[in-house]
Amino acid sequence: MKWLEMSTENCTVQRTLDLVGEKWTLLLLRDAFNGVRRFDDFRRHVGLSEAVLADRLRKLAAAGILVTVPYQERGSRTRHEYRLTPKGRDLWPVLVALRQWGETYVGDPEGPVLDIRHRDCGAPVRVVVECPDEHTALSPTEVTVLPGPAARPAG
Amino acid sequence: MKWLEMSTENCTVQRTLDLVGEKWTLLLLRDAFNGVRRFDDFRRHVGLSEAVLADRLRKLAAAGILVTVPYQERGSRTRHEYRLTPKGRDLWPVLVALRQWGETYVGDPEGPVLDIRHRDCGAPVRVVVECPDEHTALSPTEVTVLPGPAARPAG
DNA sequence: TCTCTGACTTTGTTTCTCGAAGCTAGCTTC
DNA sequence: GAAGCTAGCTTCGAGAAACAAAGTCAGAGA
Repeated sequence: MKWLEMSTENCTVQRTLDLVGEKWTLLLLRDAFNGVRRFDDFRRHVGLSEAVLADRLRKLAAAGILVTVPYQERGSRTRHEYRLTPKGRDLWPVLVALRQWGETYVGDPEGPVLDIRHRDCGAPVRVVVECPDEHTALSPTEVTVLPGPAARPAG
Repeated sequence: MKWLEMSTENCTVQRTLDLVGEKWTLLLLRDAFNGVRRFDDFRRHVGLSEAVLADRLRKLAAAGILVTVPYQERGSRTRHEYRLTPKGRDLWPVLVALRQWGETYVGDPEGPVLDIRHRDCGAPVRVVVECPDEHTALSPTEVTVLPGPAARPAG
């Protein structure tokens, strides 16, 4: 079965983009990874409308990517903030991959906006596709791509 | 300078999403990585409208992610197909990262739709964020994130 | 009581996407 | 040489999504 004959209904790229592929969603996650948690901080820093922000946060919480956690500041009533769940944190490689491509092709000539380094050794981190046995970075030409057990013909 | 005080104007995640973050674009690239090259094959397999497909292919070509290459089939006039450039191929980790998250959280219980393995050893490939010195997979808690040389205060 | 604030919700307008229909250039068939 | 076929778009009208701005709401402080 060739790719063009396969159904994309259960494609995991597609299903992932159904959850995080809408406009603004990945930018909200970028901010969440940088410690942003509150409605108004997201709104001001990411720069989207409040209606869309409320919708995206609701969807991300419904998907289990964010959780709402109550908090109370002195002199304010109880509110809730949005935090990444482990499921949400697992999207980190997606964001680092987007950032890495951007640094290469559309980056500021002065260098990166955020400097991400390994805490232990101080070297800048990178995203690679690797073989778990040999730990070498692979390119698309070094892999075989075949239909897997869930491959189904297009309807 | 804290993240919330930094401008996102030259954020490379944002700039990358400006090029590939529209609806359908990453799905078109998924198909391109699987060998799809022609207008009608994209349309039928990805399942988007022709007007949007024409728009997305134009934008991807303008961004240098795809190139149009003329070809001629027996009994047809010259047409052109869309192929990934090296710049486009460098988006591979983004797609593999999306796929990997999807396999973990929204995958088909039967297994992957596409089985991607290292050609040399046959092991399934994975995406990791790593330190280039030590080649160990890192989590968000194992890195430091600081403003880089291009960090600018929000306007 | 009266105002302030964070977190939304509502409203009216603009932009995007959809499906369907139309267009175009070269090739084949009659 | 007229007529039909096909891949690759473009155009069009309708519905969906996003925008900015205004409105709501609940508790805190003055």
